[in-house]
Amino acid sequence: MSTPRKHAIRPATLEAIVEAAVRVLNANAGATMSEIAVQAGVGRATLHRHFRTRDHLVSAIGIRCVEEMNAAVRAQATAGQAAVDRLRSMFRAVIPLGDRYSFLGTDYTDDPKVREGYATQLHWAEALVEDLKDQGDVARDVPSPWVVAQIDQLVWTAWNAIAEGYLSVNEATDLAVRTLTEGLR
Amino acid sequence: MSTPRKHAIRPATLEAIVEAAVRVLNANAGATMSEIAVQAGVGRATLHRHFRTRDHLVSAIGIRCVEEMNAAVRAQATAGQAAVDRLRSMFRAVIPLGDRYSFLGTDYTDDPKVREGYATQLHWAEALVEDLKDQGDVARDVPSPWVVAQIDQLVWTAWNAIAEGYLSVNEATDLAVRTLTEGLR
DNA sequence: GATAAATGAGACATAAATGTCTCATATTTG
DNA sequence: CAAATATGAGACATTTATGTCTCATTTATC
Repeated sequence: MSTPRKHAIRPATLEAIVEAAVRVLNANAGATMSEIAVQAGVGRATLHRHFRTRDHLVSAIGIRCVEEMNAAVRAQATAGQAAVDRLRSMFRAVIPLGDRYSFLGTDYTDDPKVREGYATQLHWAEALVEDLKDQGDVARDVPSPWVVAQIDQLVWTAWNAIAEGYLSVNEATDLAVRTLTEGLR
Repeated sequence: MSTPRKHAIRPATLEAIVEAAVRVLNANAGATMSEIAVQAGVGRATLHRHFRTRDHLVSAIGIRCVEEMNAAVRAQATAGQAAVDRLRSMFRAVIPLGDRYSFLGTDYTDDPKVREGYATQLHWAEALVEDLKDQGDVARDVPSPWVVAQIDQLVWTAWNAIAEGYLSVNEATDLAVRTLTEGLR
């Protein structure tokens, strides 16, 4: 759907468009096609040539982000590890993507693929939380949705800390794990 | 500025507009004047009569929200209390406002009054964090911006838990405090 | 009840973004 | 080098939201 029949696209052009779109849309969810075209260093017509409508573009970006996230998580998920270590690996993989991910929160895409990818993530997180409870890293009386939400928020907080320059990726990762399990006392 | 010279406004009308605007803008940051007018049960012309432009309306709502927040915090802030209790009071006062507050995150208002109110909140939170550290509720080695961010996020998580119906206000408040200090272990 | 004023409904002009199209130019591919 | 084709630039029509204005109707105030 995102690649019309009649026109091929040069890899460099596609790359420029997608990267610019991710950047611009994360900064401003209501950004216009012109803005994106300018940031991509590409003619506005070229945008419409490969993404019929703005919605198509937004969906494509949404799919890309969600797949990126899932790929990052999958790449880090080693089977035999303890739950806490898997949590840490996940944080480490996902936190650096925070700035690309944030856009999914605001600019909700109705695309089924995005919903599906998001559901996959949720499912994965729920399983992790269950394991964390099994191994005593999270108390049983805490509602799982609360833990999942907390993990989500920590990703954002951590990325923000890195973006503002007061923590490194490693420090932020450790602090996120610590915040979740031990708290800040 | 928000109340033009020539036209007065009926309290009921103002109330309807402001409430609808808060509701609609929180649900969708890009909502149109028409949508807000419809939700308020008011003619679109009436909106423009009292808020010259859309920006004026958004600013007015922003100011309202920030003042509401500050008022809620101030009303709960008892002087002699321990830091943790002040944290708890703050959570309890602010969490129920979560749905009105969230709009400030996305629809950034450039209005100086909003910035000022936001700065006040930040300052207040920083002072609280300092006290929490003094009393040993938060470890000294945790960067204060991290703690402040965490508190901010917890308000949102807590409100969300209430909105989804799996926690009461009291439960969410307690869990927020617990999550911050003890963690979820 | 009479006067004044706020509101509702809708017409209107304007601005901005979208989406389509054409043609000249640049780039790839053979 | 030559042919094919992707791109850039811009014109164009269309849509959508904004903001202004008028006038009839409702509401408040005396």
